[in-house]
Amino acid sequence: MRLSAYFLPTMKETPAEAEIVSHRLMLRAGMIRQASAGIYSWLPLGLRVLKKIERIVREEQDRSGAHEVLMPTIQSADLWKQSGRYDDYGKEMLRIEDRHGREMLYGPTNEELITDIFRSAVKSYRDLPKMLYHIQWKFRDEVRPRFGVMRGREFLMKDNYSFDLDYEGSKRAYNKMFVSYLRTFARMGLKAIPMEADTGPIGGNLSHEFIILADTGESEVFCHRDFVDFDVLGSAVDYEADLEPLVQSWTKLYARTDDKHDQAVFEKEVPEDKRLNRRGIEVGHIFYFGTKYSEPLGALVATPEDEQVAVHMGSYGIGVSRLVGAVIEASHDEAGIIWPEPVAPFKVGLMNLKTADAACTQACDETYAKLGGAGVEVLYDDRDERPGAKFNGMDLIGLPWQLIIGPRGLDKGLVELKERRGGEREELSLESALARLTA
RNA sequence: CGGAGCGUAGCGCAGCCUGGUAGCGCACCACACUGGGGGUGUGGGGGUCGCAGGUUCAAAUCCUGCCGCUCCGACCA
Repeated sequence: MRLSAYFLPTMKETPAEAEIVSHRLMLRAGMIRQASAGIYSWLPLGLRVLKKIERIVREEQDRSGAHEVLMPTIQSADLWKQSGRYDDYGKEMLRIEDRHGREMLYGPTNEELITDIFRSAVKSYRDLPKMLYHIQWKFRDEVRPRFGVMRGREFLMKDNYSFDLDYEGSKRAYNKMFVSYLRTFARMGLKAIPMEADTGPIGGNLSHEFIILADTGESEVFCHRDFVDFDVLGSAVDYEADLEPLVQSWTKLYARTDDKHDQAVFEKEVPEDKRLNRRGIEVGHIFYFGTKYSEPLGALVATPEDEQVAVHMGSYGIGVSRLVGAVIEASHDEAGIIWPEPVAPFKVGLMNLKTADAACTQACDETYAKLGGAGVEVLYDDRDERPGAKFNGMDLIGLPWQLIIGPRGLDKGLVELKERRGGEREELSLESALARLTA
């Protein structure tokens, strides 16, 4: 992408509304614009990141055996009345009346709707298990939206729902999601720690939150220090195998959010030098809730004995738009964002130090074409600007690599390559730089 | 929803206390200089001072109401 043609409204100064670092950087890097409290427009650079995160989430969901659907943002109140949540949900649910006076709502979650879809189609245990997910905008009219996209009112969420004949089946689904989540977050360069969590208004009794440790996190968390060194990407996962041992290995050490925390147990199970008490960002939450919705909504299937039983369900959420903020909270420095490569909006920032120099510009243009031809995503600062006025937002927008080409270096056959993380510049030949970036 | 604060040009702010008809920096436009990382100089453009009432000869400034936004707390992907 040529910067001269792109829409990248960066800011030197931070808008007064932004308090935490990810919010400030997202605004300054031209990723988002606030539309109203807790509601954001995504600008090109931010949207690229959002899409990359979404794609990783989708790939890992598919890999685990889930099937993608897409349910609407607007739902009818009827199903919610059946489940009993129309009254329970309170003011957080945005209620709308259509022109015929029918009660509608902007979906804060989709248990009811997916259960309705399921019950209308599945009648037998033979069709189980099933996992259905979608990635859709949700609306929760938070009392107090804050922290930019980390706690918006409108947010993009992946929510998956599992359907099984019994608890054992549900536990297998739960384990799949558990493992899938570890891999999903790891692919984004995040260390997410699964912690025992409260089930909240969704209900149920088996629940983990996936927490990114960060000082600006919203909740207090307690866990065993060894979690910090756990590595998940090491081996591929066979989702058809028994995942229980793997899940056990991730749940045997103490890790709980503050509502589940028990100081006495913490001190008993974790040696003092291994106790970690930090703040964390919740990026995922998985629940088993049995027949909480299938019973009131009549999602019944026939067993092998031809009995009608309510299916056991679980739901599994990932805050996709929140993750954009979470990645930044976990990865930045004074100068700006440091994108992990898998979610970076571009891999390389290419900078022409002297656009007035024909040879330099030609070298830059050719480099841009070569990188593009090799499938490398490049943001190319090709603008004809004065020397000191050169866009210096490359550190701010945090692309993994910066390739800097100027006439002085070209005379010696050298260009500069800078890795954003670490920030050291290296002089090398253009060929070596290209080889490095296309490797 | 309890507590605190803020709305003045695209962004950051001053002016308000003590009313006299709006200013600074960045950004933007033009020209010149300049070319190894958020230039320099000169000249410009842009604002119903959140909205509505009120007080006054006169309101960004004082009073009342409303709207919007932020922060701290309780709630949540």
